[in-house]
Amino acid sequence: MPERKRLTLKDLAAEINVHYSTVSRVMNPATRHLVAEDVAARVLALADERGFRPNRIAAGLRTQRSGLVGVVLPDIANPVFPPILAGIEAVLCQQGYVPIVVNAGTDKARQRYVIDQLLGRQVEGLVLATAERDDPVLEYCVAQRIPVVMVNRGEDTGRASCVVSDSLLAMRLTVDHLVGLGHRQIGHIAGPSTLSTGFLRREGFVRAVRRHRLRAGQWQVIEAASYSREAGREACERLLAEFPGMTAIAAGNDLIAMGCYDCLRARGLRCPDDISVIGHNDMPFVDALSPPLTTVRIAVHQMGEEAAKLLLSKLSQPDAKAVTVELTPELIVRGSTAAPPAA
Amino acid sequence: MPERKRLTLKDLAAEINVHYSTVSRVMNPATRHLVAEDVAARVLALADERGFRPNRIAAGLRTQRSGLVGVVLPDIANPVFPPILAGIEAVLCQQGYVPIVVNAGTDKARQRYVIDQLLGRQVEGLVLATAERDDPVLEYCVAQRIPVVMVNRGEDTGRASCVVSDSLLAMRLTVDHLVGLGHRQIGHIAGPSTLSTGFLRREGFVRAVRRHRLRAGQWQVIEAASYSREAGREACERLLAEFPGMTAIAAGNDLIAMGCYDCLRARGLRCPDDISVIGHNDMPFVDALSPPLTTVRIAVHQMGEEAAKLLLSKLSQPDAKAVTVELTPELIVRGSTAAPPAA
DNA sequence: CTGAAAGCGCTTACAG
DNA sequence: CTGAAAGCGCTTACAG
Repeated sequence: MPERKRLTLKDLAAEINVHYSTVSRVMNPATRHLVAEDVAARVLALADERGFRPNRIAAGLRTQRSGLVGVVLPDIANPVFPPILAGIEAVLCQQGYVPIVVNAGTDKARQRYVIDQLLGRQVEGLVLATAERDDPVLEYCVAQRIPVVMVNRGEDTGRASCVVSDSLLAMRLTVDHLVGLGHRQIGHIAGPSTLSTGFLRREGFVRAVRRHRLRAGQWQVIEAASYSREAGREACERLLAEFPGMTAIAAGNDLIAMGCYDCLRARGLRCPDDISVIGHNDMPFVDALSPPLTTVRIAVHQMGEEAAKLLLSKLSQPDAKAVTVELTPELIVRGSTAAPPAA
Repeated sequence: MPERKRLTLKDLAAEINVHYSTVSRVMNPATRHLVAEDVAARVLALADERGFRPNRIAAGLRTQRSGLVGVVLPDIANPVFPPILAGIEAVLCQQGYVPIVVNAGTDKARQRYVIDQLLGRQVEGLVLATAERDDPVLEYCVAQRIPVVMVNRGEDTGRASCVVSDSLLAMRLTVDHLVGLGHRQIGHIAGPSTLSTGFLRREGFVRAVRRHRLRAGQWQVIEAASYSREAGREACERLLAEFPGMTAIAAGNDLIAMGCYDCLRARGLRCPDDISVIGHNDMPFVDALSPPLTTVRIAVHQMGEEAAKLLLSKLSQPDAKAVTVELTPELIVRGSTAAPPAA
């Protein structure tokens, strides 16, 4: 089984007695018009017959454009990211780019290491899903002058574009729904305040609750150690202890809401009969939980698409200033929220 | 804001008056010993200070090794794939490779197109999670002499290595569990028979049921149109109609099992009181369904790791013959299976 | 319209 | 131990 060498421009050119630069012009649609039609046709026919694929790495070296974009995720196994990734990939591919996806965890030093790898591979830009509110890694990217956009989580300083879901609105929808059902004792389990989502949802919760003129003893906020089911469960325990009159919980995300389910079940409390729970994200299959989770749906796929578009436009206009794209979330009412128990 | 040019070997070399080939030798750990220690130290210090990262694209062009591996997925949003991907990435990165992940859908023409893109980018090998039992795309890859390994789904012809979970064993565990609980009227909703998993799980089911000496009227198999919740629901309807005495369903995977939940609920049948349901895969959060799903856990992360290892060894020994790595699944008993209702 | 040449940033025989 | 040179497969001014 002879290891068949890959074809090159020269190979093709030799077969039909043209210079390889002519073949190059033909293979690139943008320069094809520079060569005579009949020659172009012959080249194309041969390329097709031989299954010739120009070496994009070589082209990239020459043109200084790799066509590669790095996507840095904290954890691909988190169900929010796959649809975001699909959105990113869809628009990138359309423009001839391809994403290199890396799981970089939450450790900033490791993230930076991973980004260095990516830069060594000449990625033209980066999509960061790992941003914290004040992120040294973003700082680093900016210093390197590598085009960056943040997705899902934003950053405070406006140093780079980002696309996020509107957290303030989301929490307004959440609290309106709960208050509308009659709740007057509402708890919020916030995500980590180092993350924009954790911070802003908390902020949104507080504003919404004040808007409804709830007073000090009528609402309470507690922070979960992370966006995870386990941390949600643990935070729910604390919240229950600190705020015994509570009839509804606005969870920082669906994972935290699942932790609330776990906690309530363990304590023999029924949802929504004793306590209503509302999540955030509408991740896959939360409609199949028991009870089906009321939550706020964020436009994950679109979020990925927008992030990719933002990056693409940053690549073509490096000096345009940073923008924030805020997507509108939607309340999805299911079975985990109901009127509070009659007092 | 001047667009700072990326540093090259020559830039560094010029600064400390050595030839750039010397810098090259120092930057590569494998050739570092060829240069004098003090020179190496100076180079390294400067590289570090300047944040120099050698251009891997240029190196790849020269060495004919891109360090890129293509991973072809039917759908990243399917929860089985993210952990597999994480496993692949973990071992690849360790060896200095990086995966390019593409969502190629299920259409074979599109898959082939996407693979052509990947080949144009000089990927050194491919991991295919899209394989069908007789797959023209695999055929194509083999003809192109590009190293390939299949993951999750295998292929019949043994033309390439694959890593899968042991479906026959899985179904034995499934049926043993159900029979052990007292079931004697067992249905199986198979996945598409064009996929190795669909085919083999069905085969495993039939063998297991015969092993227990169940006779013709005591078991039944039906095929779902796809591995999806909706197809599961639809197939469950049909199965219920064709096999009214049924007390347990072995679903082709967890999504199909969720479709069974939907169907049973719609018909007012209780699980597990009226009918037991058992899934396959143990995808995230099925323990939070109601009832918590009894299922067969497959070693997804490890599956990805093994696939990457197989590919890596194929890359270093292209002539070694194809192997199949079969991972051992594990029965996870939860709340969706119980003794059949007293007759 | 086509060819010849330079050069992208590396690696690696080959001299010395 | 170090330098000079060739070459990986392209693109693209520059001639003609």
